[in-house]
Amino acid sequence: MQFSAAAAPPLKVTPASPLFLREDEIRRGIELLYFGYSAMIRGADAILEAQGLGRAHHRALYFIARRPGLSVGELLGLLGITKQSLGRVLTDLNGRELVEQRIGTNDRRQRLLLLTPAGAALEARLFTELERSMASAYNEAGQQAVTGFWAVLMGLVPPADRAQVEALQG
Amino acid sequence: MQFSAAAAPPLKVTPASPLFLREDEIRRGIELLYFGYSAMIRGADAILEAQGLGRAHHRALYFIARRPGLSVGELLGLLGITKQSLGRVLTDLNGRELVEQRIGTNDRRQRLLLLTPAGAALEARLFTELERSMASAYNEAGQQAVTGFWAVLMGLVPPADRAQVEALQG
DNA sequence: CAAGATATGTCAACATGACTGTCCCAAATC
DNA sequence: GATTTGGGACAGTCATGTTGACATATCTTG
Repeated sequence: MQFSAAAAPPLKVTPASPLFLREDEIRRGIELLYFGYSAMIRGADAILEAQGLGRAHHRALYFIARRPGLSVGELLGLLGITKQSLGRVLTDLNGRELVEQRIGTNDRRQRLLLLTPAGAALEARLFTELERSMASAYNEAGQQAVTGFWAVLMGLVPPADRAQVEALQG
Repeated sequence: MQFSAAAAPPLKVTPASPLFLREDEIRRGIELLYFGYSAMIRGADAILEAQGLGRAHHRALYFIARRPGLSVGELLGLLGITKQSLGRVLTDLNGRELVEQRIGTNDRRQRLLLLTPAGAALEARLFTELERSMASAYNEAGQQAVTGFWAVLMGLVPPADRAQVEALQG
């Protein structure tokens, strides 16, 4: 997990032009975002397939691991899909005993989502795959690049949604 | 299209820790990549839906616009899908006269893909949506952040695939 | 307490975009 | 001439999203 301590020199890319934003620079961002995103999630796919699960299951596991005890409604908000779509995924995950639901303490209508030990183990394996890819990219690009990476991505998120993303941290 | 000239101060995000890569920093990257990517493509979806097209059609139009005259095989390599999946999309786009195919000059087995004027117009509208989102994020984050954004994303791409991504540029 | 709003679950039907496997043709290459 | 390569086509399947309607339990409010 070391980062840029005794690491390789930062990955060189052509720097962004200081004054003007040409179409090519926009297209470069679009393309790198597409290929980078695809590359990051690719590693987890083999694990998922072996379990008979898909990416939708992974996303649910991921956010439940990130915010244990979150409600179904909160998860719906994060995923941005419909209740029906999520329902299928949660039914699967419950049936495989990867996720369990507890009745909310403040509001008994809520179902709070938690990983079972088996669910936590699977999520950890999946996370390790993403981490391998992301840590390598951070390391290669250097610390300052990571800060810029975060800033541009946060800039892509509509301001109204940023609080939700920030709320996942710490 | 101005960029950081008389722009707002760079978007502040908590900087990456200099020495260690904690799990939270990896998760932050994963999450921002997920939400940022989702946010960027969301804008184009409404246009696509009005045309009865999907994201698969958009990706094909995008790369044909980017590299006019590329072959079916090259497009397959960029998209990373199967011939059958792409075939349906190209059949659609041909039928709507958004894309046309010409027989390769060097190799007459190849079908070189080009946008028709209508296809170019649609791709331009879709690109404008992505551009609006990306330009705003670049502007908000600042030039140096953009360079870091590119570097981390390129670091995510497996080295063997990087040449292909670079080849799209200029 | 009654009425309404909210959180969740469920059923049916459907669209999209991936997949696999198989087969075929034309053109290039050995 | 035989093999490989680029592309197209058919049939079937799966994963993941959608809409709309409806049910139930619980919370909130007049």
